[in-house]
Amino acid sequence: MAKYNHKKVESKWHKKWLAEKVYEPDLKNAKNPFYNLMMFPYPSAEGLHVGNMYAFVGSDIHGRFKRMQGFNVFEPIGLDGFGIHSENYALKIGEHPMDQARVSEKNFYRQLQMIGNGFAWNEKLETYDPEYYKWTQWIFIQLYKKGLAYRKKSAVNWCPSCLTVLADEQVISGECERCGTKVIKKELEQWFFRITKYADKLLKGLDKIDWSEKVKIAQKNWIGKSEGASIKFRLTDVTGQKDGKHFVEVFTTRPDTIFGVTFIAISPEKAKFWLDIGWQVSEEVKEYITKALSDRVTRDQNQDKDKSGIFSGISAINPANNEKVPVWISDYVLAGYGTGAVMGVPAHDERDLEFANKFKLAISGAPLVSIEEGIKKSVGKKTTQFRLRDWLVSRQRYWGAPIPMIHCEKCGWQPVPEKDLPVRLPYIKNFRPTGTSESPLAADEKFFKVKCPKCEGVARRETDVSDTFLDSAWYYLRYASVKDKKYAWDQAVTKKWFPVDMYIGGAEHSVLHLLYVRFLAMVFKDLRLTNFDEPFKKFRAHGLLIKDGAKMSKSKGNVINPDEYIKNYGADVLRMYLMFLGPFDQGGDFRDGGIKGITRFLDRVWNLSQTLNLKSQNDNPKLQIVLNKTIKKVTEDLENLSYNTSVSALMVLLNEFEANMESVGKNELEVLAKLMAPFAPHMSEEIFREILKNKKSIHITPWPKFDSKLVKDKEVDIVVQVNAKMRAVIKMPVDSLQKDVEEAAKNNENISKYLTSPVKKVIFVKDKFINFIV
RNA sequence: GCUCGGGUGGUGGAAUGGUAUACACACAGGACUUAAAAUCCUGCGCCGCAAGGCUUGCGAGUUCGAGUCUCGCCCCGAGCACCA
Repeated sequence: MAKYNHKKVESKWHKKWLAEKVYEPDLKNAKNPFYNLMMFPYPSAEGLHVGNMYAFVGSDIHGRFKRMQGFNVFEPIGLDGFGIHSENYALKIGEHPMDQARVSEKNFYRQLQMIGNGFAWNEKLETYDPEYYKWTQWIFIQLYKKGLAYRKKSAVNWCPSCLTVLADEQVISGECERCGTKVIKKELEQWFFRITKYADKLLKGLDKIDWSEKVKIAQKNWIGKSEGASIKFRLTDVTGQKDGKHFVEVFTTRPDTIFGVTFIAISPEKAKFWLDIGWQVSEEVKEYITKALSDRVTRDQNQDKDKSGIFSGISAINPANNEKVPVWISDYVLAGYGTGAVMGVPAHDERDLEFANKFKLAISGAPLVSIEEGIKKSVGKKTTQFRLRDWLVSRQRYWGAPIPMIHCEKCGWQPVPEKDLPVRLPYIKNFRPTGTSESPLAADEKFFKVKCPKCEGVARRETDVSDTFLDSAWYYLRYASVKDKKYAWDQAVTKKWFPVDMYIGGAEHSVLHLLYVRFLAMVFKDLRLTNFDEPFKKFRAHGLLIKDGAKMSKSKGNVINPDEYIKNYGADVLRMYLMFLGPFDQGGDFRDGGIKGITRFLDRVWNLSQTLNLKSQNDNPKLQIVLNKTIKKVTEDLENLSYNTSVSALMVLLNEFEANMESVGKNELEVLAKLMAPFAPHMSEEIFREILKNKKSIHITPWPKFDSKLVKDKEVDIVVQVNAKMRAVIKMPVDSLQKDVEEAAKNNENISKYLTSPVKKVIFVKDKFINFIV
């Protein structure tokens, strides 16, 4: 009996699959396209993380299943290699990011090859390839032309370790998404994308896409739509003249509480703005404003929720009842949300209550009115506010796509002419972040010294690079047109393949990548560059993989290196084990001991293929039923990504085969091989082609069909209860009538002894269950 | 604080309101072996000699019947966090 040599078998099929183009769909002419996409990796660290492997295998299994169901599956792969993540790693090991990219690329592609996924290798892409980022820059220009990319000075997130600004989405609980350092605020002029323009659309679109519910909820909360009213309060004094001509406008979701207003609170930023236009206040108030503003910059945003504040010295008039209320300046009022001012209603808002208690402001007992009346009485205006802020896209780092803009003293900001793209990232020796709020590219005169595209005068090229999340916000479009020199994506191909049919990735990208991608897709549609506004029809988040009950981390030294496991056990074992750990959407606990179960299973499958008599005919009706049931179960489970239960169904099938070896023949082996092909593509192929002597790859042969007449047993176990307590299990022919089951049950001695008093009621469920109430 | 997931044997985990603990790991006993590993067979929720009883974080409820539905708690994980 030939022993199974996973190394030989796996590398043999890798070569053949490539040569036979098993996983290369005809992108132009495919009849039945299915775009199966997985989030591409950051190729930065020591190699591919087993967590990536887990996600990729889970995605690949779905793709292989769809391919066998007759779809032309497109399953591309690439590297999200630009960005802080890769650059930080290069810095850490003392290599130049541009050199390191080539090393990481080779290693990653080797590992991705080893795992045996059905990737369309001809379409691979890397975001740091000038042929790719040329189009990233082109996209930036399209947004700029439509007024969706703009510069603005504001208090932005700054990571003191990565030495760059960050988008709001990249600050996780007050810390830098990449390095975990506490983020501070800095007042800087930066490039933004106007994602807020699409806030409502981003929210509404969620209703029509089939995505993991938790991701939709996270996006909904992040967008944070609030409906309410803006109400103007007349001020008694702002500029020193007691003219009453000035107003403060507040936003509230509770106009019904208008009569309970006991104070107005404005943000320090708004107060500063008033100062700048001539507001006269005491020195004490000025000091408070200065301090509050500087605290905003340095304060740890995660702690210290203690509210501070000061009475400004002026009052405002409640338009609903003409009552005078004091105007306070407080740090609990955010500058970037609503109008930067709130009406204080301590009776109905916890924060207002806390503030009122601290500063002894009186709580009003005024009654509520209806929302409509509140708005009417206060002459307010119905408005909607979003929590979402514009996407800050510029970064003061080296390893990214240069922002394709040029600044001319005379003509202002000018986009780089499209014919001049790409703006190549130069190879500069000193690529370290500077910390001066400027990119290291600002030290490269050859790079930034350019002519103005408009007046040809002396101008300066933008030296910031764009956020990595811009690279990854459109990569799925490029995959299908990766060879196109003329356009970012080919119209005909795009029409055929998009939107993506199935996207699989991590839920940690809920309000990062997954939000940005949707935004840009909507922009592309509006620019008539595509014909769809939601990029992914279906998205499923996979769970987190842990090791022996703990999170994997380098510091704990419990990070799994997939290479070792592939070497020792083979890719098929690793794939199948990863899927068997637990529900794919919930993750699982990787324990070395558990691998044995899968190793044994695949060994037994191999032994079966070596020892059975291929000429055997299956004349065993029970085995036929098990076989058909398994086909049904695995088919349904693969559709739902319930991988752990399909593996267990395959195990049950193997157990049955082994117990009925005389009935297991060519057909049975072929069905087993096909059902396990998505999980263990190498061994399945070996069995299908070398033992069963098929010419074509198993991965492009039709998925087994089940006979719906054969998924039901001929005889079923019926649970018999007396007063809802189980007393017996009886075997009955399938579809037995109530009267027959009743009779059989009553004749059962376990039952008859409980039926001493007359039966009051019988509850019967066909083929399952009968309950006598006495 | 708010919003999502979860809580089932020694462990990972199965269960359209209808036999809770499938499948696997670990463990124990046996076979094979000079021996070990591998492999194969048997057992394996708890109490009990048994008959039987108990068991899905805790407490109520709906139902003939609840791991599953409803309400109130407790614990764990993830996300958001002064968004007015």
